[in-house]
Amino acid sequence: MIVIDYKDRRPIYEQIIDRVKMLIVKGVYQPDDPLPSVRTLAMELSINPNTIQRAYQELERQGLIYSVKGRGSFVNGTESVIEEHHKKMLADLKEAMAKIVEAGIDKQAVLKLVEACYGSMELKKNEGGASE
Amino acid sequence: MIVIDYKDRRPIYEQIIDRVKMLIVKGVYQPDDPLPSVRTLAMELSINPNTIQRAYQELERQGLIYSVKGRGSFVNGTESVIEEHHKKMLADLKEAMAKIVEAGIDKQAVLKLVEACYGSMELKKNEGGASE
Amino acid sequence: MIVIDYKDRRPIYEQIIDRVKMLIVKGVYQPDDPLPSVRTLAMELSINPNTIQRAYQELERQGLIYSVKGRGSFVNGTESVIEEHHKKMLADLKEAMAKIVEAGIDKQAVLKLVEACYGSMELKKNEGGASE
Amino acid sequence: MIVIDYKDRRPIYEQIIDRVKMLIVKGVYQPDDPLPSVRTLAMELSINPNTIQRAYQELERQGLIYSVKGRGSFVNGTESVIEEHHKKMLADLKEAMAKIVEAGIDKQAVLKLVEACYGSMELKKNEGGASE
DNA sequence: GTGGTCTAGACCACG
DNA sequence: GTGGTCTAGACCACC
Repeated sequence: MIVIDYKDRRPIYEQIIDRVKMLIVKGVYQPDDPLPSVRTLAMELSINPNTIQRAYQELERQGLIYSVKGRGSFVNGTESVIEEHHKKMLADLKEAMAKIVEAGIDKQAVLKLVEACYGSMELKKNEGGASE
Repeated sequence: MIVIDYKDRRPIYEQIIDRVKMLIVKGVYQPDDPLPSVRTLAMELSINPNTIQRAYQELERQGLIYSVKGRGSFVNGTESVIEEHHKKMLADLKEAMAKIVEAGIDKQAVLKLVEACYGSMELKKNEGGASE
Repeated sequence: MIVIDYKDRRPIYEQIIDRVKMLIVKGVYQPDDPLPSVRTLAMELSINPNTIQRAYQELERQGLIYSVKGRGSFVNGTESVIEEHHKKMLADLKEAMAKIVEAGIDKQAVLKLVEACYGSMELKKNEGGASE
Repeated sequence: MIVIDYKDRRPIYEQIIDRVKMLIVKGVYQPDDPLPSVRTLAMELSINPNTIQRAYQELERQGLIYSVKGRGSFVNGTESVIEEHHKKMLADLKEAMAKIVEAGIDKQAVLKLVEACYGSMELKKNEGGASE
C-alpha cells in the first residue's frame, strides 16, 4: 500500500504524507478505518518509527486522520478533504500553465500532453489493477 | 535585473540561477553578453560572493554560460537553452497532470483551465506589456 | 448517562471521571447512590473493564466515591465535592485571565463577555430546561 | 527571555511555542527580528536541538515565523497574528465561563476575580520591569 | 499492544 | 555558522 522511493529527493515523511493522502482521497482508506500502527509501518518500510510518527502527526494536523493514545490512528470524515485536494491540484496546474504560456509554448503541444495523460489512465484501467 | 527574495524558501543560489535562466530565455541576455561579475553582483545584493560563484558554476555546468579566467562570465549560444527550458516546463506540466488524473479530476475542467490560461495571455498582450 | 467520545483526545478514563463528577455536582447522583458496576459499564461502552476500574479508583482516591468489596461503588457525601469543583472552575478562569491581561486585552471586553455569559444563562432558564 | 518549566506537564516544545508566541504578540520580537538559533537556544536551555527545531517548525507552520536554511529563523509580519491570538484568548475565556455559569457560581465572585487580575497587572507595571 | 515526547548523535544543504 | 532530516533508543501514558 504505502511505499517510499529513495530516488525521490523529497523527505521520506513527506512521501508518506502524500501517499496516505492519496489513499484517502481515492477512497481506499474509508472514514474511521485504522491506519497501520506507527511501529508496524516502520518495520514494514524498514525505517525509523519517528519518521512515521512525524508523517501521521502532520496528517492529523491537516485534519485527515485522528490518533488516540493506546488505540491507534484512524481516518477522518473526508468530504471536504477531497474537494480541497482537487482545488490544490488545479492550483498547481495553473501555476505550471502560467510558466508555460510565459515561455510561449504552443497550445497544441499542451493539449496533446493533456490528452496523452488521460489516455494512459484509461489504458491502465483496462489492464486491470492486478499489477504490483 | 537580478533580485532575491528572502521570504522565498528556495536557496539564494537557486533563485539566481532561475533568474539568469529567465533573462536568457526571454532574450534580455544575448549570446556572448557579459554577466555581472561575481563580486559586483555580490555587493549589489549584499550577499556572500561564494553564493554567486556557486550559481555561476551551476549555470556553466548546465552549459548556459562560459567563464574566462580574469575576464568574467558570458552567455552561451541560446538555441538549445530555450528548447531545454520548454522541455522542463512540459515535464513539470506532465507531473502535475499525473496527480490530476490520479485524483480523478474531470478532463473538461482541465481543458477549460488551459484555455483560460492562454486566453488571459492574449488579453495581456493586447493591453500592452506594461504589466509585471 | 455516561458516554465517551473517541474523537476527544483526552484519555477515556479521564472522560469517565469528568462525566461522573459532573453527574455528582449536578445532583443526578445523590450521596450513597450506587454507580454502575465496572463490568456492566464496560460492556455498555464496549471498552476494557480496566479502564473503568482506573476511573473509579481515581474517583475514590479523590474522595468522591467509596467502594465496598463484593457490593460495588457508591457516591460519597457531596458538600465538599461541589465546593472543590467551584474552586477548580475559578482556578481555570484565573489561568485564562492571566493570559488575557498578559496579552493586553481590554478589561471592558472581558466584563462584557462575562455579562453576556450570565445573560445567556438566564435566558436558557426562562425558556425551560428542555435543552441538553 | 525564553524559559521552560519542568513542573509544567505540557511538552517542552509546546511551552517554547507559547513563549515565543507571547513574545511576538507582546511586541518584544519585532517583524524580521532573528530568533535565537536552534543550537544556541538548545544549549542555553540545556535541551536537545531537535526539541527547539520542532517548536520553530510549528511556529513556521502557523505563520508566525519563517526559517531559511543557512541563515536562521525570523519573525513574520504580525498584525493579523495578534488579532487572532486575542480572539483565541477570549474563546478560551468563554469556554471557562460556560462551565462556571453551568456550575452556578456567583457572578460577583467572577467579577471580583477579573478585577483582581487586572489589579495585579497594574501593580507589576508600577514596580517596573527590572525584575528577573 | 498503541501513540507521544525527548535525547543523542549523525548527515545534508546552504551561506 | 545556519536550518532540515533521519536514526536509534529510551520513557511515559493509555488500553
